[in-house]
Amino acid sequence: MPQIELPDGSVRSFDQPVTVAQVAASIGAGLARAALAGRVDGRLVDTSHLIEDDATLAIITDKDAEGLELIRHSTAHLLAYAVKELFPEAQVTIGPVIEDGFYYDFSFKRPFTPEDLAAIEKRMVELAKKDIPVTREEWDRDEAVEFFESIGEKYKAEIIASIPAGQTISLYREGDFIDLCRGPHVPSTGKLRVFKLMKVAGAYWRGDSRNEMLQRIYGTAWASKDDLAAYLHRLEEAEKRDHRRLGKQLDLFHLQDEAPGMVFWHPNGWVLWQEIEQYMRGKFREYGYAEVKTPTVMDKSLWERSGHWENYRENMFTTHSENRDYAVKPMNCPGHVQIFNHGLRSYRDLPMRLAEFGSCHRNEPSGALHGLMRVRAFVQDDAHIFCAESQIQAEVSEFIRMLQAVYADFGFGDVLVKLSTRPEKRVGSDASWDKAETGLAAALEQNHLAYELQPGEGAFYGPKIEFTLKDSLGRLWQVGTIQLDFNLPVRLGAEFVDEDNTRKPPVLLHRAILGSLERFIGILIEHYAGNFPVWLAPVQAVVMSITDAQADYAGAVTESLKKQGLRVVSDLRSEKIGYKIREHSMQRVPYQIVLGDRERQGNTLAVRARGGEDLGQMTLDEFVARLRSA
RNA sequence: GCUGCAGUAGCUCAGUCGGUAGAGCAACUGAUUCGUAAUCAGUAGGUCGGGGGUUCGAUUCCUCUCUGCAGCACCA
Repeated sequence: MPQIELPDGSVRSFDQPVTVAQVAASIGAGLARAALAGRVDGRLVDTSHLIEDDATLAIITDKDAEGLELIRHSTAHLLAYAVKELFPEAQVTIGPVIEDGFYYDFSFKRPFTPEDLAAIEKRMVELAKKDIPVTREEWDRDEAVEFFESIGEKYKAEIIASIPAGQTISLYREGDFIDLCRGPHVPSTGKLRVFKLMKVAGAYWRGDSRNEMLQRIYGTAWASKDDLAAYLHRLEEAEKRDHRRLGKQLDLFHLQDEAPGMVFWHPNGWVLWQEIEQYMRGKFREYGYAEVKTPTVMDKSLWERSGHWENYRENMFTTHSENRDYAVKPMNCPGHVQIFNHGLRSYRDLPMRLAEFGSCHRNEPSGALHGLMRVRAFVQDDAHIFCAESQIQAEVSEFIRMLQAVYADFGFGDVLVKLSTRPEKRVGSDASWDKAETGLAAALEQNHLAYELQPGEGAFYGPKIEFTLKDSLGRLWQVGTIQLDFNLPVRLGAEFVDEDNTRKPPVLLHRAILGSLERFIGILIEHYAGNFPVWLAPVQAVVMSITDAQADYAGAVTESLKKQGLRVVSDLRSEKIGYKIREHSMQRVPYQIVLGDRERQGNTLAVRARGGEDLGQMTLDEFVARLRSA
């Protein structure tokens, strides 16, 4: 006789065990139709789940976040169902929910074409219309392995075989299609109404590049047509702020075939760069760093001692001259250690913070290159802190504060923080890794930062904290990082004289806030959609004449503004003012100054702000003051 | 690096079932002097990513290669 408590606190009692669907029906026909699943005592279950004892129950519909996730998961199964109907030889593997949708990986003898995709989607619509029941079955693991092997689904059999023996597993059946799944699922295919297949791409079986490549079909699914339309619209808008597109439109930079992954910065883009670099230089001074510069090309022997030759060689560009082998630096650390090593250091010199806008080259795999986000030649806002073990926590904490101040200045609110620990391929003893990992975690906790743990993702020389930002399409890019390193100082013979007159290796902290200027500017372009704040805008104001009669006045105004250090251009062309405004608006110039006879006679400026706001007339001094305070 | 797709004028793109290409914008010239998101007319501009092959003939077909795009793998 279960007593069932609903989210509003009301309790319903039944004289015999009931299913979630029956409870929903007892509340109302509308809810019965809308029910996708239930949450019984906090656990998500199918609507067919039988409740035998007292329980709390929430009916999940497409209004709930879990409901949408359920729809996506079930749509992934529907996709596999449709593929098996159209291409019986295709083998199914896995089909999880991802942000905004789902995918399903198939093994098939030939690649799916866009026409296939259309046909599959059409079949999915048909199968959904038939409103086929989706039912749960529980199987013995070994029987399930045998079953999937017997129908030729070797990937599925392999997945199930990796589940511990003796465990019962659940399968879901819809029509002729049966798939391993933890569930829950929507009760029938008719609940799946709004979905769209997006693209096909390759993906390695079990995410391992040594395995064969499967074909992944990506799709999206939503609770309503409006939501789907909004999602597609969001994608279109995101494309418009793609830094590669804006880089072209705003004439910031370009890349070309002869230098894959290396950037040609144009005058406008280089202004951005210079402003950001100067800003960071100011921060370095503020936080007690000394700026240095180290060579780009150094002898192979140094890289052998640092461990890079062994661990990082495939990503290094090398060169040769007069019987010597050299490598182009992929990192700045060995160079900074050379500066530390130059002279005998005392504990009194610690912490020593050496910063460099370090130009690095890494031979990244061709498929990884992506606009400014992943390049082969880049400049890091790099610094290395040499300190005593007792100073680690304070240094890491202070770094985190500096990083947060910088991100706040650029308007980045939510930053993803990850702690990556020891990888398989590494140098150094387990004891020093233990120390390094606990040190970083402690500093994060001291700053009350929530973080995600990434076991095995650390650098070969030490664990790290990563700070990640999103691009316009939601792709994640690591920008800031701080990495603890007990190994490199020892390898390169760095040491200091401690209070007790013994020589000890310092602890090395590798840290960057922007990561690479290239990547950071890429993210910044998308973040601002090209509407840079005035201090960063390549052109801060444009002075426009309405007719030739104001040419002299416009020239004088432009000169005066330039003399005051502002980035101003003039536009004296014999075009209509609307034409000029349109052009400079598209270039996202923050301020447009219109000069006609009225302004010339009154010795004023008519100022129009980005976005079209008319700021009216003001004097040149008033304008300069406004621009400076922006 | 892997799978798939793509590469045509400065940009965005059309086109050629194999007979050496076209639009809009931009550029240039001229006219226009016009007050808040496109004035009009004209001119010029391309060995159709690169190499090789098939063919009387290739931008189009085949092949190799480079680069880019999406995803995967990688990302110290």
